[in-house]
Amino acid sequence: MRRTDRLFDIIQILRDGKLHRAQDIAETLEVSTRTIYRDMDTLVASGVPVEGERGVGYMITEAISLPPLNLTVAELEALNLGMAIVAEAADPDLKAAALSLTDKVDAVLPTKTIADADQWKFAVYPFADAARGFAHMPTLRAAIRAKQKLRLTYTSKEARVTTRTIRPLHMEYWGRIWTLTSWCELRNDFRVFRVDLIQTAEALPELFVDEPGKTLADYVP
Amino acid sequence: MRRTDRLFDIIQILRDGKLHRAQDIAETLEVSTRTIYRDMDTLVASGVPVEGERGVGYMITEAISLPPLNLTVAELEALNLGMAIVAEAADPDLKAAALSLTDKVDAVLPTKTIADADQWKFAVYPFADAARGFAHMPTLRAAIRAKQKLRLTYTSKEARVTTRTIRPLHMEYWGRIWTLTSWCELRNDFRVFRVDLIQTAEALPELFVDEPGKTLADYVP
DNA sequence: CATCAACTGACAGGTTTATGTCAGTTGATG
DNA sequence: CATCAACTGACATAAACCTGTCAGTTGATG
Repeated sequence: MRRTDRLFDIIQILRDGKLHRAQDIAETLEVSTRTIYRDMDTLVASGVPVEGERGVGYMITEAISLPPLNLTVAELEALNLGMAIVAEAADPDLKAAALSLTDKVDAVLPTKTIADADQWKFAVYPFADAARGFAHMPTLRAAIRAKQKLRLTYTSKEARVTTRTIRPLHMEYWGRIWTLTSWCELRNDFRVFRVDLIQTAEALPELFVDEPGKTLADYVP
Repeated sequence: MRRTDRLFDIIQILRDGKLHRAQDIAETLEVSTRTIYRDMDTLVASGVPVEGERGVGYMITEAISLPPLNLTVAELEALNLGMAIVAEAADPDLKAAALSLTDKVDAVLPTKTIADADQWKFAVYPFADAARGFAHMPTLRAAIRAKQKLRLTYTSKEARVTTRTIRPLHMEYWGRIWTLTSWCELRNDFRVFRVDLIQTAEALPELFVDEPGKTLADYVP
């Protein structure tokens, strides 16, 4: 499992869109450069849009994101998720069909609920293993919408278990790994949690309002 | 890779809906019963609807399949695939949304092309690894629709490479593993190919017609 | 209560996979 | 042509995983 974690970490490092040398990444993650080169192979083979240039470094080349759609929020989520998966994982024909289908449904349903659909961004990378930790997702999604605080029990990669209260802000999908961006009241800072590492998630009666410095807009990865 | 193959084989064995003892499966696949029990754990953890009863045996408990939809064939395929994945892999809310979305889209688009959509059946089991062998799918799908013969180069699990001409009939999705059911002119019998093990697939100018005994309806797994 | 077959835990051996080291090559750039 | 950093192949070692064996337990059924 450690290797998968590291692949995930590499993507997090590359997310800033800047250049990164294999050596720097290697030092950060405490592995050899050879291992990073091997990992890059794996990422590329998994469809992660990363490119290396000799003498320069590595950089993410594109960040896929689908526009919001005119559906109920739940349907929109299902459609976004399903089409994002199809558009990434399947063959070119299906990819085109998935995109045209989103357009078509978008045009056909004349609702005005473009809504808070930008809680969802997709950057679908089809690696990593099966459906873990999906159990908490209804709770998490509901809490984001209701601006409800959450009490999380979380196991970090180093197997440390912590309990904390957070303000959930945003979820992202990284190819079968979901992350929950939030303001953590324990650390008094922004924290990104991997949904599959969340042990328990309990919605608290306590609501929160956006405070300057604690909104999603203030978050800089 | 051998373990994944065996898991896939177990599903194939259980597909007939009958009872199977761990011991029988173990003998068929030439492993110990202990290994079968471990495999069953893995399958259950992966979402395969199999149940064991003490003193009785193992049996598949349900076979998920989504109804055809009123869209263009390509869109229908994309929607089917996407919603099947969402309905299986994601949480209950999203599952319900995926189903209601298929209904809604079905109602909204008044086309008459229910068509040959029953080429698709879904039994989505989210195990196995990433997107391999999707490259041939446009060719395969097009050939099924056009009733066009295919020339396949295929590597069996035993690493034997064969080249053969087939009549493609039907595709199924087993959680990131696609299978192609076809009439094989080399063996003169029905054969099920794993799409990820297909090396090359070349559509031949030769068309075929349904002959008694060689149609999908005649195929008994 | 005997039987059947699913199920569990522990351990040992074997195989596969992951990693580091080293000694290169390649392609772009100044 | 020197430099930079991506890249490759080979090999040894270490870690992880898979499997079989064994000695049980459990739950349903006749």
